[in-house]
Amino acid sequence: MDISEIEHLFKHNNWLDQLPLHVIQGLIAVSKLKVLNKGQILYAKGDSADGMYCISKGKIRVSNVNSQGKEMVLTWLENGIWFGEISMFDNLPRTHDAHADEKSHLLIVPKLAFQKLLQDNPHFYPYFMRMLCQRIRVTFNLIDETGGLSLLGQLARRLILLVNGLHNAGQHQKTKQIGISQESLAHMINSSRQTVNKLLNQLGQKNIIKVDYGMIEIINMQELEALCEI
Amino acid sequence: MDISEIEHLFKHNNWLDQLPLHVIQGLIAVSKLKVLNKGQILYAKGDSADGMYCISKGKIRVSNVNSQGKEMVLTWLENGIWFGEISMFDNLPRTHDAHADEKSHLLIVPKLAFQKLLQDNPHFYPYFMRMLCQRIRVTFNLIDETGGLSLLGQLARRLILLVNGLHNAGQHQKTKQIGISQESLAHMINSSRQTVNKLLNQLGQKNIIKVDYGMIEIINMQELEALCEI
DNA sequence: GTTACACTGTCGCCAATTTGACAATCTTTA
DNA sequence: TAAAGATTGTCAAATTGGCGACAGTGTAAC
Repeated sequence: MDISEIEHLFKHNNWLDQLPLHVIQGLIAVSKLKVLNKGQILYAKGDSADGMYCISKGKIRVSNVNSQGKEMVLTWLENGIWFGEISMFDNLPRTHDAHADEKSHLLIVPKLAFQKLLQDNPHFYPYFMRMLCQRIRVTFNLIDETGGLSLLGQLARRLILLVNGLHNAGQHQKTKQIGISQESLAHMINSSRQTVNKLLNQLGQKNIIKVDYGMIEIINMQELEALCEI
Repeated sequence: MDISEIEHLFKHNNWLDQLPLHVIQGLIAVSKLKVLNKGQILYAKGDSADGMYCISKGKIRVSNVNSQGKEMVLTWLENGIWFGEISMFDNLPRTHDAHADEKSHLLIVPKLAFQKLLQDNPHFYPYFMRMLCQRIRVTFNLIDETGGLSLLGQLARRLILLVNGLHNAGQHQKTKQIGISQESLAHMINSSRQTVNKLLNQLGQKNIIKVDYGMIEIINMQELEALCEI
C-alpha cells in the first residue's frame, strides 16, 4: 500500500477529510499497517483500544457473544470503512469482537497520536463530535426501524443493512452481494435457519434477490425497501 | 424552581458537573424554563433543535412512529435526566418524538449558548465527546442484549431498562416502580398485550415483580437479571 | 356519585415459527 | 481425487404467540 492509497483512505471519510493535508500526513506518518489472516481476531470485547482502524482490503466481522454463547453479528465492514473510534475517544474497552473473515489489510491510527492531535488542535473537535453523533443516529435508526417489523420486514431490512453497511452514510455502493450463510442471517434477526430459508426463497421466486451457496445477491432494491414497511 | 435546584440538575449529570461553577452559572443564566401539560408535545422527529433539556419534574415519552403508523416507545425519561443533546451538537433534526406523559417542568439550555461555550472553551469538548460515546455504548448494549433473547427475556430486559433508565449510567436508583400499561410494554418489545399480561403474571406468581393497575414494581432484581439470559 | 374511559385477566382459535430430522449439494482440505 | 465439513432444501410435529372477544376492575372527569 503506497502513500497515495493511504491518503485516499483518509479522504474517503466524511470527517477525516476535513483535516488539512499536512495534518493527515502527520497522522499517516504515525499510522501502522496490519495484515490479518482469515479468521484472525483483531480485538475482543473488553480489550483496551490501541487506536482507530480503516480497512484497505478484506472484510471484518463485528459481533459479540450473547448470554447463551451464540455469536450475534452486528455487521461486516469492508474496504474504505473506518471503525473502532469509540474506544479511541473515550479510552474505555472495546464494545464488540472484531474478526477478519478473509485476509485483510488494515491501517491503524494510534490512539495516542490522535488524542495529541485533538489536544493540540481543539478546533478539530467539532468534526469528531459530529462523527459520533452520526454513529448514534445510525444506531437509533437500527433500533427504530427494526421494531414493529414482521419477520420478512426484518429480513429485508437486514439485507439492505448488510449491503449498505451499518457504517456512515454516503458511501458509494459496491456490489450488491452478501457473503453470508442463512444460519448467520437467522441469528441476526433472531429467527431459525429454516424460516429464513423459506423467506429467502420466496424473495428469490419474486426475483427480488438471488440465493446462492453462502451468498445472497440483491436484484431489486426498490422492492426490498418496500418490504421494510411490513 | 429556584437557582439551587437548577444547579442541582447540572450537578446530577456526569459531564456537566465537570464544568466550573461559574460556567454552570453562565449556562443557567441563559437557560429557560418550560412547563408542558399532560399530553403536550415537546418536539417531533425531524424538528430542528433549540437546545438540550433536563427534566426537573414529570415524565417525557420518547418514541417514534413506525411505517405502519404504530407508535414505538424507545423510553421514558424522568427527573434529573438530560436529553436531546444529539441534535444540539450536530445541528441536525430530532431523531424522535418527545411527549409529556404528565405535567412536566423542563430546563432548556439553548443550543447557541452551548455552542458558544464550546467555541470559547474548546477544552470542554472532551467531556462531551465522552458523553456521546456513552450514549453510543448504551444504544449498542440495547441492540446487543435484545438480540437472541426469548420474549420473556426481552420483557425482563425491558423492565430493568425502564427502572434504570436508558439514559446514562451511574444514576442513583430511585424507586423500582414503573408506571406503564401492559399495552405500552407490549409495543416496546413488539408483542401483544395479552402475551405480556400472561408473562407478567407468571413473574408476579414467582414474586419477581408485583403487578398493579398501570404499574409494575420490581421485587427481585437478581431473578429478573437472570431471566435476561434466556 | 355516577358515568365514561382505560386497563387488566382470560378464553379459544388460528397462523406463524421452532425444532429435529434427513437428504442433497457445494466447498475445502488432505 | 476423495473425504470431510458446511450449507441448503424440505417435512411433519410441537409450540408459541397474535388476535378478537368479553367481563371485571380501577381511575378520572363531569
